[in-house]
Amino acid sequence: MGKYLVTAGLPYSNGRLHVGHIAGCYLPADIWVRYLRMCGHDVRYICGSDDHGVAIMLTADKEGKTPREVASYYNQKQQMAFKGLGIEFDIYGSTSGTKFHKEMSQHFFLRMQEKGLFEKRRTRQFYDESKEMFLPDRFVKGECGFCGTKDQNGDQCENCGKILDVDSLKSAYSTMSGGAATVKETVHWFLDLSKFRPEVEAWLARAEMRENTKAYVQSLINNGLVTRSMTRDIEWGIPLPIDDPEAKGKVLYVWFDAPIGYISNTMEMCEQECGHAERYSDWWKSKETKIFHFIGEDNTIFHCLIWIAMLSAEGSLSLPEGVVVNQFLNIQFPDKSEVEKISKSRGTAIWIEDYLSEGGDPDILRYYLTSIAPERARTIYKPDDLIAKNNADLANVLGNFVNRVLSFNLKYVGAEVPAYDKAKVGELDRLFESELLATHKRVGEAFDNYSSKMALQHIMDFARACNKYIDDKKPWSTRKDDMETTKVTLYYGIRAIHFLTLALSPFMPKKTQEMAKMLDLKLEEQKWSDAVRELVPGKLLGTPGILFQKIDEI
RNA sequence: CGCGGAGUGGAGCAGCCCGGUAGCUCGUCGGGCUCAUAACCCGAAGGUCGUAGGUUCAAAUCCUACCUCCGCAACCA
Repeated sequence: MGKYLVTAGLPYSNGRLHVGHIAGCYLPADIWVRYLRMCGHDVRYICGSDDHGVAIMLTADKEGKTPREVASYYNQKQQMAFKGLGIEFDIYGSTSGTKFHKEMSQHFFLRMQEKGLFEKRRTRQFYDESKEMFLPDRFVKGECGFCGTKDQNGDQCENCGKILDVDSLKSAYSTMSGGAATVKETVHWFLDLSKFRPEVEAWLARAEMRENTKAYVQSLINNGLVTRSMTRDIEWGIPLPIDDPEAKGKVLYVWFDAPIGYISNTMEMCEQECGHAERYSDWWKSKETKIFHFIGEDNTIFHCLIWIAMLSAEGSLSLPEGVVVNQFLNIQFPDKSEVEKISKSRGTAIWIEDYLSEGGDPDILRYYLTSIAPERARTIYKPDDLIAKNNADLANVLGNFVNRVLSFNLKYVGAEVPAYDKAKVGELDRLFESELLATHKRVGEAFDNYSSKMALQHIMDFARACNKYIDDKKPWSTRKDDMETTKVTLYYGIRAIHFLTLALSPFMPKKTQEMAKMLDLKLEEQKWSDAVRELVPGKLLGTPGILFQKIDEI
């Protein structure tokens, strides 16, 4: 048994959640966490909202609220969406509300300051004259000085992945006023990332991550690590904890404090669990604990470079064991041939709260998003495809198999696991059993490779084999003159349902509860290894029913 | 020399790292079955694996060049 701390990239509390957010990191992490728990590991799943930064200030300004109110509003909305989808965190705090966050963020800064890692220097910063404020990266656009791409934000060019600054962003303008962004002098605290090259490379060599991620990070390192400012000239954020007149009115860069949210949320969780926040060290300072971050592709540089540098600098905390990076999900609508941006007006199949409020089944969305998970390449979300997969995979293959076996069994054997004669077990049954065992192994291997998509694929392949097994054994025919063989078939069929119930439970926690009920099984007590165990003949079963209705629109 | 992703039967994908008879799901057509949600099972049609070279006994897979498409102009992950 191991200890795992799993985090999902903190969602920015400035909007609602859509399918892309879910497919990118929260769902894969949730599924993985559920799997780890079934394997008997001690796991905590940490998340919370990222509340700072100017975007929220702007929203607040527009809506006549305070930034805190805006952040809190979306924090609640997002929590509801997660909950509705069965994505269960052990803590969901926020960087503005979790009481330990300010302290921990300032601790990081001070520690690095003490070590002389920051270089305080005069710098020129974009400034919006009409708004009388410095413009942090999120609200300056211009041309990427490295690759020439226009209309890039000031923090990272999405095109070439490079970090942009005042000198590498050309023809800058303010997205707040639309006017030109002038350059004004200010003072900031800079971190030279190139100092951390040895630490980052050593970490990269042993970190668990997909091959393509590793290659990408290595290329970033090879292209040269830059020096960048870790402070900003705005009011909404964590104040600099140093006694310096020039630090007045400055806050930590949002990407400096956001990942620290993983730690402060852990502290909050520990306080809730046992009243001792300092027990966070069991997770962050223990050699026993493996820390995994699940993130979207755009967060790669922050988690695999800057965060690693910060942790190395702080010195007392563990570096992540792995970072699981997923790509983006694009959206395609039924009446359009081309891929579109997520559109507000098209609603229901895109926004989580709409999907749920209109009666959408969370597990169907979980199933579909996993089956098209953008693990190594971008994939496309299509509402029509969701319907097709529900009907073909869930209703026809899985639901029908469960129903046909259990109703047959109920009719000719009764509401119990059939007691069968081992001498009647034949070649087909043995092959079927070995397929079940092989699937269990393959699924575990897929999870070990952080691919819930492959894991699900293997399970569904087995579900198809289940229908074939029943067809090959023809219990409706054998029951007329060979009830003993029929019982063997039904036993193996029910054992397969038992396997499917357990194996699918990380993916579809609610639906598998229904399946467990049909088997009269307490799902929460089941371990991953129980998925392949033999059933007890004579054990009572529940009532069979329809698991998945077909749908024709969402 | 922007970065990254991708080009495989009608659609969506796997295979490529570690060359050796091209695989899966959906769709289409034909058949079977009747336990089951008009579900299930079997069979068939359909691909010179983007193009052109190269290496090799052998290339979807390795090498070279080229072509095309997608995202990066935001409610962003």
